[in-house]
Amino acid sequence: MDPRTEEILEKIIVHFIKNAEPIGSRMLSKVLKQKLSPATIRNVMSDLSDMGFIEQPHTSAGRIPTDAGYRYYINKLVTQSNSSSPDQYIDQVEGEELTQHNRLEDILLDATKELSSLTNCAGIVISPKFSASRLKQLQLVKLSDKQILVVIVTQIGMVHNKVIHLRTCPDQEDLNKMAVILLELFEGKSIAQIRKNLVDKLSKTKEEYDPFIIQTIRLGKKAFDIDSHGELFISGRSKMCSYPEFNDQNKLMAVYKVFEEKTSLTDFMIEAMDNEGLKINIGAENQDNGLITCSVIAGTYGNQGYMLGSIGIVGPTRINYPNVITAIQYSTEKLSFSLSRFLDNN
Amino acid sequence: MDPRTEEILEKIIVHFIKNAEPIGSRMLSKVLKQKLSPATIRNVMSDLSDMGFIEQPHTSAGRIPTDAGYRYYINKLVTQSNSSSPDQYIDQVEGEELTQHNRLEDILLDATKELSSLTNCAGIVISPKFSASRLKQLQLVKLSDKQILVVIVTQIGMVHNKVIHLRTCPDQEDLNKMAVILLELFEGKSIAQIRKNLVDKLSKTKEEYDPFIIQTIRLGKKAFDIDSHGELFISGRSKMCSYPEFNDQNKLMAVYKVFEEKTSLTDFMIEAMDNEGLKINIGAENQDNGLITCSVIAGTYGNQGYMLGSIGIVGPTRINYPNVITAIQYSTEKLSFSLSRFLDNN
DNA sequence: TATTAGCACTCATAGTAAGCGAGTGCTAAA
DNA sequence: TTTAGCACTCGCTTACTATGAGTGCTAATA
Repeated sequence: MDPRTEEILEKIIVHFIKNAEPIGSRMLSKVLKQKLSPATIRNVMSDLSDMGFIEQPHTSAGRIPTDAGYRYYINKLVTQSNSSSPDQYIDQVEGEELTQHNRLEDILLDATKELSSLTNCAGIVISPKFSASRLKQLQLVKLSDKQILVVIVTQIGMVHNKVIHLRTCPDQEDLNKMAVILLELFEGKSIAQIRKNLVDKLSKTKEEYDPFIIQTIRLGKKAFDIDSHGELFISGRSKMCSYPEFNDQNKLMAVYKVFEEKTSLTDFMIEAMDNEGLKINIGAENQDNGLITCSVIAGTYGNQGYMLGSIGIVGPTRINYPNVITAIQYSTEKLSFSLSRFLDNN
Repeated sequence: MDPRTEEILEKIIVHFIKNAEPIGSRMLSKVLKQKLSPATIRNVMSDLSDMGFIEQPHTSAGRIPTDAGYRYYINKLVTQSNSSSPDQYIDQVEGEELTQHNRLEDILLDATKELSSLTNCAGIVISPKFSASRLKQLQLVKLSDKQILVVIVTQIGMVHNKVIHLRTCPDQEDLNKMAVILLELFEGKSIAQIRKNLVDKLSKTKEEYDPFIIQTIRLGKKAFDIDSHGELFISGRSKMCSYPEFNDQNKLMAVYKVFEEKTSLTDFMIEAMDNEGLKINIGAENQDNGLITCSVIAGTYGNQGYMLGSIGIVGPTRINYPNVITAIQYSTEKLSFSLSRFLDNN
């Protein structure tokens, strides 16, 4: 695209992001570096309209960017500012004082809260995928004649606990033995591997094992049956109310329903982990109709080279993309750092 | 108050709850059992206005109830329908099929979701107060040179886990011994008692104990240092968007901020546990200014006679109180029942 | 004494009309 | 290729005018 056309598109977008209002050719001619008459700009704008990058809310109004317009703008933005790698924040992050947490969730929540207030959007984060994490500790605690509490700890310090129900429950001593057996078998393996392994073992000829082992495997199968994907946390939901584009209750409701359902955002956050950079969905690019007026952006965090999850924001399509992108890059870096502190391996 | 006046107040409230619109004397005269002319009704309405139970949005509009009006209406409602004790739902609840959960949180969340959809309000629940619950099991797991994972299980099946940080961490064997010591000392005591006890022990002349015990007590003090009140869960936040009274973004934002902060709702839910019946706050009766347009109602749930927490709703002041009250009574009963199933003691 | 009819008054809401002005597209000139 | 000029569109504001629901007050009525 013509650089002049590009500049005009950019100015339209920047103006709309700042003021939430359409801009016309006259106003634009004042803002542009190159002096051009409104008429010339009108011709360019007409082209941009044809290309689908801008549109008019109504005949006598100026132009506003479309989703495609934002997309073009962001693609250019991201490729040209590729120089600003996320690493640039490492020094900054390491200089900060971190509040000490004693739960993984608290770290994630704090990160989204900070991100939310930096961007004035809702902050979202997905916790590390439990089933990809490696077993470190297992505890079985008898609660009653029929119930056992299972506590699973993984090497990155995630803890999962749940109650499983049995017809009859072994006594605590046997449970301890079982836990030792399962740990010896599976320590260091991922929960997903363990689950698969247990199913295999069960389907094998049962004569191979003695009854106690079989019972142990049965129990293990129940204990390690955990839904696989990470948990989604959302902060700063109220921020969505502050945007004029959501002055319609129905639009707000649509977004809040998405927050409630969580599934589509969870899907997005998982997809965001497919590659290192940021994942950006603008307006109708989102699968979920409830997000048709929103942009969703996320980057990945990790520990010692392992990608663990993703953190990002939900805002209106009209957000200050450069700022938000910077904020998210900073957040991924900071969260990774906090995590490495928490996991005590830096 | 005059029964006729009372009827008129009731009709005004019922009409406003249903239609969200003021009602005038002419309309009222058609609705009332006793045939009265609009003029007579106007006199009564004037009295009600003087008493502060109803008001006019503007001169040429009908009347709508004030917070005080709702309060009067509800007080009458609650005392007269006292016959409908919450027990009435036991049979109904016991007949229902319950989905089996394996985490306390899931049960609480499910209960609020159901309550939310029954009432078209946001559902809130506070989990049992951890510190009031009695110690059943304690596990100490070494995570690294400086970190220990603490898992505390209480008799009602609540689980709390957290990571504590030490300068140097004893090895796993010693940790096991410590856990045994702490358990022997404190099994069956409430977490709050234990915390107090540990502090006492530490302040005593240190010569009384051998170094290992002292170390154990120090560790215990960190392990049992848990914030005391229950956790607040909220479901169905999006429901708030559906009411015409929240057609203003600022009003919605105020409510969503309250949901985010959680503190004032937590306080309310704790207060709701002061007595058996429902606690109802209408509009300005709420401490938090963000809830000035809302009513908050909650009842208590428990297990085997012990009150454990409270469950309720947040909605606009204009809600169908009889229905909501019924729904909450049903929910408290059902949640208590689900819980007794979960704790396996019914 | 309680109720009612009658009446003047208030005021939000809806509708209409006019003017403004920001913005456009098109044409023709530079 | 750019620009000036011009006719045209159309949302927004303002002003004005009913309309009508609802009130409070007064005097008549049961």
